[in-house]
Amino acid sequence: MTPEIIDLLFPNVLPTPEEIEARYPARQLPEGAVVSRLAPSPTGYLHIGNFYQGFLAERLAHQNKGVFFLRVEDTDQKRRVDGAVQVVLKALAHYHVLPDEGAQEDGSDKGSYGPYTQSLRKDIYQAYAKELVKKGLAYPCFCTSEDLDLMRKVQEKQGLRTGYYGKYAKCRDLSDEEVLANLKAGKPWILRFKSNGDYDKRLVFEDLLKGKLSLPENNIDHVIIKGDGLPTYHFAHVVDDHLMKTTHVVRGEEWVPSVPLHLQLFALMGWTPPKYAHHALLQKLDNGKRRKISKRYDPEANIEYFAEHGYPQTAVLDYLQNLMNANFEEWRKTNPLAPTFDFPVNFSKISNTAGALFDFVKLHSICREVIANMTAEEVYNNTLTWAEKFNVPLADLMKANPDKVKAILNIERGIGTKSRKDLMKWEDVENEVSYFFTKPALDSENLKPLSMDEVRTLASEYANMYSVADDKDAWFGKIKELAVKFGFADNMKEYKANPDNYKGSVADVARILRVLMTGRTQSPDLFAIMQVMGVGEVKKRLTEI
RNA sequence: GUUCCUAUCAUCUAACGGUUAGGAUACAGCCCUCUCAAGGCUGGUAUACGGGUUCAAAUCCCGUUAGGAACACCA
Repeated sequence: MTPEIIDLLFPNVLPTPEEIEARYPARQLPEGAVVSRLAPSPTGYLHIGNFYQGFLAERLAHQNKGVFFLRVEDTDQKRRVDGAVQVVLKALAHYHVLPDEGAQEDGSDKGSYGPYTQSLRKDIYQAYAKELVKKGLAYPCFCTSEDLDLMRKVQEKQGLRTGYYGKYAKCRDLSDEEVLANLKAGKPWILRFKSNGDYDKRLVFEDLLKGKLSLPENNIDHVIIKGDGLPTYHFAHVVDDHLMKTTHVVRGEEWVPSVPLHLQLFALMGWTPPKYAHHALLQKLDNGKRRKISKRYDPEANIEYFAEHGYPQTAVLDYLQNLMNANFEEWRKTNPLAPTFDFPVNFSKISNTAGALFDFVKLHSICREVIANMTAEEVYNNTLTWAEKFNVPLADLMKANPDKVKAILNIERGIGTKSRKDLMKWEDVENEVSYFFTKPALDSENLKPLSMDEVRTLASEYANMYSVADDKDAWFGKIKELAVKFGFADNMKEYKANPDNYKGSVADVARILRVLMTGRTQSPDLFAIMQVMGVGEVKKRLTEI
């Protein structure tokens, strides 16, 4: 290409590659340090798959004396959404998956390998693109999208591979005169690189997760600079990860087919490529078929879903670790209370499968376990933090009655396996707590076999007997006494032996009392509930029916 | 259509040629018990199919089938 053409192509003053390289010196890190990144597109929310990938990348960096950074891939200006970076940062902060470098909430950068937002790096990509043109390794393409559609149709009709290659790469061999004429005529153009790949040859490379992979070489002249002057993903990836000194690119396996292109671009630029780790995709079962978790159909595709519903952070992280690492569960068993971050992530233990189904049932089971391992105080604090954002009435109630709520949360709370496991998420706390504060409505169906009048008599009788000073045995003794008085058997065996002699058993009496106290037929330990409720409230509920 | 990846209980997976194919979740039953939850005990369910190689195959090879992914001036 003549200097005239190059000036028309790149009219702006650009730094030289040498100048750019000088701004990105080698990182001073220990031997074996891992530099990895999360590179989301700012489209308004963080997909759980992106988070999953970022979490893995973060763990590898931080467990290997390295650096984890956040790069905003906003080269598609059409999809860009304001405030999206804040959304990503908020989600990462919520789980303590914290970048050492990268874009910040206020739009500034942290770290010296920036800018970390691709739209701000336009000159850098342009500078390298210009260099490629100078070397004859890239060329402007004037094909319109109609031209390309037509080309694709022709190829499909003939059963050929689609793409801009071989004789279909029409602009590849334009003469300087033709290029000049097109530019002077003001024809829009994009930049393609000249592929030297041979589709009939194999490219073999080692993926850290998938092992040895063999794919055809790339022979398509892919676009590297788009019509708006910004780079495509492929070119930006190569330039940025070279300059930012990324050692490990962790990403979803949907990128595997692009690896030949990426390695080719690294070679073209004369750079050492990073190591690649392509992980399996999170999937969802839909009418018996598996598919990617999608924003459109699955609310949980948005990582924010879990914060909104009050899933404990540890449970979400544990679940994702469990999906990624075959040996995580075993580790968790021996380290039940350790932070998830203490788990040593190991490439060789990361499952290489077709992709795991996202399983709420399993997540919920982990949630129960996590909350069961907390003290009432911790449950209280976590719930309050959640409620202040997502359930203000509950937060107000908690703040007005902190000791009582903690006492409620402490009912049947032991350590680990001894605890109740009703709670899966902070959202559930309201249901556990509400009936202590509002007198429940009664359903006569739940009070049978007694009539409302009989219930009143029984309740007022019990109100006279009840004493907070009773221990559990004394408490239950009184209920037995009451049962006998009203024609119920005082033990289950006796009742089962002679059901016709009784109205029911002591269990029925306990049920009726439970319903009077809580409005429900199922609840935690009734003795403890009454203790927490207090004599005044207990008697009130027994007498005001 | 082309290319790539994957194939073990319902789900997540373990078993780097030799195991009664293991665990977790889920499910069922029993025990415990004032209900439920929890806990304890017990149980059922899997190597997609067909060929090889080998004394020996879930494991290695080939084929079939199935699922997933990629084939943009989106990432």
